Amino acid sequence: MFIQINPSAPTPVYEQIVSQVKYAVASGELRPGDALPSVRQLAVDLLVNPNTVARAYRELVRDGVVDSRRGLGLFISPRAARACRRDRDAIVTGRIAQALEEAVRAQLSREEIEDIVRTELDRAFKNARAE
Amino acid sequence: MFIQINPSAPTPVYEQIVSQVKYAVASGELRPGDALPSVRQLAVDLLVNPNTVARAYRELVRDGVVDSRRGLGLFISPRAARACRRDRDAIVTGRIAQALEEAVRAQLSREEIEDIVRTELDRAFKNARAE
Amino acid sequence: MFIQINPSAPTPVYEQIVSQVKYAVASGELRPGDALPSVRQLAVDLLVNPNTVARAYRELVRDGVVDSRRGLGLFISPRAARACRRDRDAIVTGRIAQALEEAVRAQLSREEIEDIVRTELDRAFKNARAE
Amino acid sequence: MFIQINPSAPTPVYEQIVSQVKYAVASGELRPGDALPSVRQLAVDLLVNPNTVARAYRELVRDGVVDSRRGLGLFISPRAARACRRDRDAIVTGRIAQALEEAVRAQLSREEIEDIVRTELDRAFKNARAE
DNA sequence: GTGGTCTAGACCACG
DNA sequence: GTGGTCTAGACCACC
Repeated sequence: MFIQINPSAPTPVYEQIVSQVKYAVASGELRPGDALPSVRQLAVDLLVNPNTVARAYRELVRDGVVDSRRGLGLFISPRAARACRRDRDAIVTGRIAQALEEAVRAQLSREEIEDIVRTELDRAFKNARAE
Repeated sequence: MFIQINPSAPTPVYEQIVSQVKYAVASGELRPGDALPSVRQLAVDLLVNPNTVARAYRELVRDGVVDSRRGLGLFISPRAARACRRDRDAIVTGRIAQALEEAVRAQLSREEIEDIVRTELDRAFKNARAE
Repeated sequence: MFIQINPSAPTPVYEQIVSQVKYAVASGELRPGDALPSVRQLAVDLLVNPNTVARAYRELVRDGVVDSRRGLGLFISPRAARACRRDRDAIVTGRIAQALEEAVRAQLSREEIEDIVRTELDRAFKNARAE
Repeated sequence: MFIQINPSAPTPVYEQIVSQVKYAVASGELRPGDALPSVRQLAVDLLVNPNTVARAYRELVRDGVVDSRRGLGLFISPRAARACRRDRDAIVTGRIAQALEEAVRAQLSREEIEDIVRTELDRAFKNARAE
């Protein structure tokens, strides 16, 4: 399954679902026409209340990532891929930019910041591989 | 004034105050023995609810960054500088790490992430100088 | 074929079928005694679930628009034409009335609403001719 | 109060709230900076569950009509007025266009449709005045 | 079976 | 006091 939830993370569960679906579309793991798992099924898989999943799905529909076909389920929209790549890049770039701005405001030197980035990027890739 | 508040940012106002005071101490802009502005004064300056400033000050006392002298106000603690540098590095590193982890999870390649970091770090330093 | 389905429209598919059959009867495109396509055939033609067609046909029987002759299929009822004209006018009038009421509630002026109606009615007739 | 709910209407309650707030902003009845009634208060006034109000307010935030200030409440956004007028016109025009298209597809003549519009527009204005 | 809406009520963070 | 998230469970329409 392409979604993993951390219920104790600061970002809300429904938002984790939304962005992970978008990431999966952006990376091609989900393709236009693919069905999303049903609300009830995903709720069981993630040990989460169905309403929480439904809320995430609602947002995906509203963002045009997903189309709902009555009585059938939700499907990746044909026009989703481009939008998701844009969204993904915007989200990721935004978070990185914010973190770096804070570092600069905190008066860290360019070298210190670059060191931190190097270290943490290595760690992030190592963790990702380890999973 | 060494503090700038963004009331519509995602991080709560009181936390923005706390970390910016710590940053100022860490960088030497505030030195042991310096007085903090009064709760009311700072609230006026930042256009913020006094309760919010009070909460931030409470946290600073709790963290040992600041000592209260009854009837006089709050003063940067002599032992604050080292702890603030530690806190600052931890906060900054944490945010950067989190942003990078998300980028990795979103399946961006190392090169793409490094590009974003380069661009955004340049921008951050340019903005800082411009202020 | 006299029916066109829009699966992503807000009005349910089975209802689109029902009202379009009624419209065809009201306008004389379908005449008493004419046969309806079989459930399976229409389902294939419209790319729709057979259950949906079956439900639409059930409603048409219930409304007396269509008579079933065992083993032969469904046929436009002799007494259907008048009732269908009534139904058609009621449906159409109802939708128009609802749309206009909303416009009035939204505080648009009589002139603004009349402008919209003129423009959209022209467009609707132009599109209809173009098909 | 500028909001009236019809719990038995086909359009969901939360959506009625959303569009009525937008209409109020578009017509100038609500102005940038004005506070919305609190979630709990409006829920009491409309005899509706607070979650339903919260959902409507969430959508308004998402649409940029309203800004949330933590701990204080929701306020009409400065940039809302223009967007709301656009939204209102789009919603109203869309519904009218849809109704007219259906009338044309049902083979009603231009005169018949214009008659219906005249009658129903009169009725709508009379009802509105009567309230 | 599917999604969508609504209610009820708990808990949290913020000001 | 404010909004925001989440759970639990009911009911509906559609396919």
